[in-house]
Amino acid sequence: MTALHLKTAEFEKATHSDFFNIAVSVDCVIFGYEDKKLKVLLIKSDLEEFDGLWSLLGDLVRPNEDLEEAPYRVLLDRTGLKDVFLQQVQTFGSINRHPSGRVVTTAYYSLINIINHQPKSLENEVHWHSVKGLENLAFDHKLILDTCLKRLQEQIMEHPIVFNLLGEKFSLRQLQDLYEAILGIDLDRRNFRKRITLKGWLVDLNEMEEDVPHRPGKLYKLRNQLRKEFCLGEKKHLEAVVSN
Amino acid sequence: MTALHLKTAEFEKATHSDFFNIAVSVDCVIFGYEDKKLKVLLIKSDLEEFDGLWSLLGDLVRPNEDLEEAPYRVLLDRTGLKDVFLQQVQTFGSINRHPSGRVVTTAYYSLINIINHQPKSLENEVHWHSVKGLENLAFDHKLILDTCLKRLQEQIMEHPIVFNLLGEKFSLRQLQDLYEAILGIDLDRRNFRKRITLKGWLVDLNEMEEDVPHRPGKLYKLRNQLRKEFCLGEKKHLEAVVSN
DNA sequence: GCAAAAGTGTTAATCTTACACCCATGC
DNA sequence: GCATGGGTGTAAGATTAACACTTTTGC
Repeated sequence: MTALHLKTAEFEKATHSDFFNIAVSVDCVIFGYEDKKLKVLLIKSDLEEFDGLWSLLGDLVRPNEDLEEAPYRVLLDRTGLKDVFLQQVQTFGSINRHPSGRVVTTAYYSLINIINHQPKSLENEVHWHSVKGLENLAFDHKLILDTCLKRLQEQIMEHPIVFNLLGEKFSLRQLQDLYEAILGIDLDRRNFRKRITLKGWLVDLNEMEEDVPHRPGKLYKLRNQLRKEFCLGEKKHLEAVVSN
Repeated sequence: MTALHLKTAEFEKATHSDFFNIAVSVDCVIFGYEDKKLKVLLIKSDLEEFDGLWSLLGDLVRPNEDLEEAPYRVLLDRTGLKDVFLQQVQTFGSINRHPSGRVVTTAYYSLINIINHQPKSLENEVHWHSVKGLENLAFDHKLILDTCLKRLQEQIMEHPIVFNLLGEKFSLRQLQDLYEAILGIDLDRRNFRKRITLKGWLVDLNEMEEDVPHRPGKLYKLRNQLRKEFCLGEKKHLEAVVSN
C-alpha cells in the first residue's frame, strides 16, 4: 500500500525545482577586544543598496561545502586565521532581508585575538568597530549582531571562551575588564576573582605584569586542556556537559 | 574610488546564480506528553531511500514565505493546530544530508497538548512515538531530535513552557512526572514543589483531583499572563529577560 | 609621599540538597 | 485497615552579594 506512494529522491527534486532557488549564506560576528572595548570586524558593503553602510563578514555557502565549513572559510579568507572559535547562533530568513534575492543566512560568532588581525588600512575595507553604539548596519546585520552578543553574554560564565580574545598571559584585572566590556556592567573585584578562581580555569604563572605604572599584578594563563578544548575551532565542547 | 567597486543586487544575483540552487527546509520536533512519557510526532518517510523509517515533520520553505513562518505552516497542515509554541534551535547543512539535493534545514521544536492531536489512525502515516529509545530515523533526524531535546531540557527550568504539554488544570504530581519525563531523571518531591512554587508561575485553583484511587491532589493552573506569554506561538519572551 | 591599582575576608542572604513522617482517600 | 500517593519542614552546605582596608609599585 504505502509502497505506491513512495517516490525517489530524483523525482522529488524534479517536482520541487521551484524550491531549489534559495541561496544560503553565513554571516560571522567576529568579536575582538582592544582598549577595554568589545569590537566587531565589519566590512564596507559592496552593494549599491547599502552604499556607505557596514556589514558583517559573510559569504554564500558553496554548493560543495557543508554549512558548518563556510564560516571557517570566511574567517580564513578575511583574516587569515585558522583554528578560530566559532559558534552557530541562529538562522535568519525573512523574505526580503537581502536585495539580491532569497538569501537565508546562518549567523555565527567568533572570538579572535585582535593582535593577530590588525587589518592593514589600505588592504581592504575591513575595520574593527566598537560594538557599543553601533547602528545602521547593512541588511539585518544589527539584529544579527545583537543576537550574537546576547548569546556571547550568556556563554562567558558557563564556558572558558573569552580567552580566545586575550593573549596567552593576562592578569585578573585584564580578564575582569574583558568581562565587563562584554557584559556591559561593572563587576565587584573581589567577587569576580573568587568566581573565576573557583572555576579552576586558570593557572598561576608566578610571573608579574611589567611596565605598568602601578603595583604589578600576577599573570595567569588558561589551563592547557581547556585551551585545547575551547580555544580552537571546536564547538562540540560547548554542547557537552562540562565535567567541571 | 569605492564607487567603482559597487555592484547592484541584480548584478550580484546574476553572477552568483550557481548559488541560488539550495533548498531550505524546516523540520519540527513536535513534543507531546502521554502516559508519563515524552513523545514526538513522526511521519513515515515517503522517500524510497528511507523506506520504512520515520522522520520529523518538515517541509521546504516556500519562495514567498519567511523562514519563521514555515514551521507554523507545517504544524497547521499536519496537526491543525494554530498558536503553537515554537522555538528555533539550530540549522543543519551537511552537503549530503538529503538525497534529493542540497537541502539545508532549520530545526524547531514545538510543545503541544497531545489531547488536541490524536491522529486518526487511518488518516495518514503520522504517529506519536516515545522519545526514549528512538533510533534509526530518516535523514539526520536523530541528531536533530537529540539537539532539540537537549535545548528543551535546558529551557524548562528557566521558562514556563512545559505547560504547553498539559491541560489547563494539573496537580503538582502531574507536573513533576512531566519534568521527570523530559529530564530523564527522578526529582525529590518536596524540593520540586518548593522550586516550582518559588517561581510563582502557578495559581492554586482550590480544586481537587477527582477519580484518583488515592488521596486527591490540589489542582493548579499557569498564571494567565504567563499562559499568554509562553503558551502561544510567541518566541520573543524566551529571548527577553524574564522579570520574575 | 602620592597616585594607582593589587590583593585580600567576612557577613548576610539566598538557594540547593538530603531526608521522614503523618494525612486523606478508595477499596 | 491497608495501599496509594498527598502534603509538609528542617538542617547542612553551597553560592551570591555587599562591602573597606592595607600593600606594592612608579613617579
